[in-house]
Amino acid sequence: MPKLDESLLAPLPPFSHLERSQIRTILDQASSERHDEGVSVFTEGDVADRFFLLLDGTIRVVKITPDGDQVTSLHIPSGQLFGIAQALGRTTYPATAVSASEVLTLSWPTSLWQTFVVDYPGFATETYKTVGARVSEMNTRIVEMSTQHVEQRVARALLRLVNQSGRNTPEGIEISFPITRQDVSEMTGTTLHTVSRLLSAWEKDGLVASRRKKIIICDPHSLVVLGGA
Amino acid sequence: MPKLDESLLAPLPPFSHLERSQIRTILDQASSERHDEGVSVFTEGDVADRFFLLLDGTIRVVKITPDGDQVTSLHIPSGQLFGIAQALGRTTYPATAVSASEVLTLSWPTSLWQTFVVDYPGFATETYKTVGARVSEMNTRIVEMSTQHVEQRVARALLRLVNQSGRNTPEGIEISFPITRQDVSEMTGTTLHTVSRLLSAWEKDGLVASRRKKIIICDPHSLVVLGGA
DNA sequence: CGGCAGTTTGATCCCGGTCAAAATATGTGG
DNA sequence: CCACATATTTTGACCGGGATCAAACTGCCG
Repeated sequence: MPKLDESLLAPLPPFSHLERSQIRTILDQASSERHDEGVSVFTEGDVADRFFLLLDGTIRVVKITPDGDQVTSLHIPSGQLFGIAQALGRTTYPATAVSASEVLTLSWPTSLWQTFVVDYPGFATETYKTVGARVSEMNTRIVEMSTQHVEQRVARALLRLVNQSGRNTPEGIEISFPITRQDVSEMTGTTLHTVSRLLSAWEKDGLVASRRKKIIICDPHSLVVLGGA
Repeated sequence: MPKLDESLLAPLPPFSHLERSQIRTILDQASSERHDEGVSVFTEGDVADRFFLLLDGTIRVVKITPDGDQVTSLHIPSGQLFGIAQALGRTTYPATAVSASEVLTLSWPTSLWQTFVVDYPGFATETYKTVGARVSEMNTRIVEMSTQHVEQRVARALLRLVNQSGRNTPEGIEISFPITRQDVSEMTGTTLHTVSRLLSAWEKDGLVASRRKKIIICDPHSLVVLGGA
């Protein structure tokens, strides 16, 4: 395993209040792992024996229903903690974490969680903020699914992805990880067919541009309007 | 304000590990309040200056969209903490808490939160379990809304309510607080009309019995079947 | 007993799911 | 580098669940 540099963690909120030496200790206790796209980092129901930090890439948090339908709860951008079952008072992971792109993770055994919370100022606060933000996001999803039409939900979902992990290109802002129509449909509770139709229509109007597994937002403002009304 | 008895708090999870004297201290710092049905205990966006314990009754957690639609996120049964913005790293309440029935609450100023977490063993753990349970419930909602039909969602919503706060009657298990078709529709992302039609059909088949603002589940098993497929 | 809050029921319409099939990328092994 | 297998996307045709519109009905409270 390569020796990790302290500058990796120093700017990230959960660790930003810490001394160099503390960060060194934390890094020395971490395991680093690389995963290909589309791999499960952990699976719903598994005993939560480790917690994770996403160094690079994007994680998709999914749930699978008894009859095989897949639903995406949220996306986690790099720099955030995930698999933090401890912060929810759980001993098993509540959902499955799948790599949406090639990812780089750090992880620590659950047994260190208490140590982190007690010894490292700001760690607890920041993790609860993370939890709070995700609760907000889930709440938003529920409200949207209860009150909005598919077109609005898809528009908003794309905007959220682009805000969270967008990358500038000459054509517009592109979602920085591979994403299929099917993926979008699992985020919005619709079908890949409907997503395809919407994207085609939007592409015709110049709002988006898309290739296989790639979506670029050319006119965010118009999408906001679509999502807002 | 009436002097509160220690036996009120002693059996509740957040306080169950505590000494008599600690509970006394906690009670002496609490404000007790009674609210009529349909009153906002706090409102989304308000500065979270207090956190609450529901001693009696049921709280409905709602969000209101810019265009006035109301969505119910969850119901909180008596004995649970609510308005615990601190546990989510927030300084404002993320949603509005409305009394679904006459309610009795205790509350403490936010400034005591840290004290509770640090001084009272088990308090932190139990509150994070509460948060975890609510996250689970929200996740379930999202999955249901993404994959199930209205009939199934309504069936499950009723079963959830009955499990959480059901009361036995000769006719069956009744939801222990006043609830309208409109309320059910706001929990399931549908309209009061559709809920009414479903309840009428179920009543004809003897699955439920309902009066104005009252729903009784006569045949839970059949409802489970409806909700399951 | 008048009036409102809640419920029921009918008629109609349309969004978006389902079914079906073709078109277009991407990858793989020979 | 080509041919074939596979994954992703597109598009069309159809249909049905559930929303919407509209109106009547039923406690219930003052």
